Amino acid sequence: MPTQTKENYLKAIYFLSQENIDVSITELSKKMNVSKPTANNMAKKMQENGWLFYEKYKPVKLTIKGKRLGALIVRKHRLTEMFLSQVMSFGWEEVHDIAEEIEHINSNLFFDRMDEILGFPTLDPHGSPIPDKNGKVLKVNYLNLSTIKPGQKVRLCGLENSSKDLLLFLNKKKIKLGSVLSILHIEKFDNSFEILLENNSTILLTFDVCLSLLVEEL
Amino acid sequence: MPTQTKENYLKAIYFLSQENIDVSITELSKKMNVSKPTANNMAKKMQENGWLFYEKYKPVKLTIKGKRLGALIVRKHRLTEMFLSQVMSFGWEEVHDIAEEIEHINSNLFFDRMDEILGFPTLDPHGSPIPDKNGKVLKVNYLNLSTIKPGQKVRLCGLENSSKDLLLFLNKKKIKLGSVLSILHIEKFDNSFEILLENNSTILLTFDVCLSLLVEEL
DNA sequence: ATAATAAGTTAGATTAATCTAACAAATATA
DNA sequence: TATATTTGTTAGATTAATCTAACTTATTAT
Repeated sequence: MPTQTKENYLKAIYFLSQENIDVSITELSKKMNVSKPTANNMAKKMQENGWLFYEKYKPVKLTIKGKRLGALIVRKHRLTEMFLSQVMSFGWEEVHDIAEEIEHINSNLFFDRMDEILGFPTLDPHGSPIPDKNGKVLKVNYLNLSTIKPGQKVRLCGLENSSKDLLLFLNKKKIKLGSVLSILHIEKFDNSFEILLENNSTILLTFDVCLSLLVEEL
Repeated sequence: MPTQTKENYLKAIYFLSQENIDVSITELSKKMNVSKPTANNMAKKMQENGWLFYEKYKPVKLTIKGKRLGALIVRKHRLTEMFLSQVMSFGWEEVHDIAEEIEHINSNLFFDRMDEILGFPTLDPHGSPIPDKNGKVLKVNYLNLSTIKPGQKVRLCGLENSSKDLLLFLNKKKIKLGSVLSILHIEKFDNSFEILLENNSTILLTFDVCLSLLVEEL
């Protein structure tokens, strides 16, 4: 059983190595907000635990066991977010911080019951996939809004990053998962997108925002 | 903000000093399953935190601040038990262990929402009072079943101890909070109680079990 | 290719929470 | 009351997680 701290390192490495890319000690230390020696020591310890491969001066990499553990923590996190959102009526911008704590609760009973109450969901409130009980993750194949051509209609299916600022911005614009967006025009000068919403209002999204929105074409 | 460990010490002292009695270091070390030096050190640290009074060779005692903190942890624990029971359909024998972990979650939002969803309950699934947001506890004035005379009808309102074994025993006998019990007879020899239940079945409760049941007379 | 910069490591210290061994104080008992 | 027992304390060590300072190895850029 990993300590809470090590669970957070596992999760960090899991995200940083999103699909098999190795992770440098510096990257890890930045992600965890610790000094490089701390990240280094921890990497050695986690190797002893059998959760990652570590060699001096080389990037680290999760073992199968480590990857599975990481995925199971993400599972608990996202199930919790879903529960907070669906059962406890929290907004999608509120769920992350609370889930960040609850993900460390050690009770299969508890998370299994959540899962059951939610009807075994596969996506969290931000459209990210919930790993299954074995740590397997459904591959979702969304497009980045920034790559879509004018004239195209799309549905918002996920977010590239779920920062609170982005979520609050989307709330303000009344955009949520499932919203249909029609691209009217892309401004040459700054790459901003002019978008028609379902309520027939027109809004402007900066390229940066578009980079954060994952969609499917309609 | 107390660490999780210190929260557990606060809770332990809070329970041990149930209504103003001082607590010895030995008692504390036993309750916390730690050595006496550990309990001793911790007591000193907690004094520095302003949570308890500590003097060499004297029993310890919670300060106002410490008592309030302890009560607020109990509040989170019991709210959680109620939520697990009412919203997540856990049995009263399952809720304690999970609540023991969730009580350390640091989010007023989370517990306030629980409270709201539950309709601001004042009792937990075992009939114990839930301290309010200021740490004030409703005094409940139940009688111990062991003190009730034959011929009396009573309603089960609380438990003196909520051990899993007791709760499972009561489940088996189909006794729950609110159950009406009629005392038919008390056996002189072993002080066991012959009890008539609402479903007209008659059961025998040992004196030990009766000591654990809190009732009101009807 | 060498110097400058970045990345990674070692060494040594700190804090929180724990332990055991040894000793001191308080309490109980003969 | 004197002694035995229990209770509490000190001292010193350990483990996990962190730090800074100093150093080494790798990488990048001129």
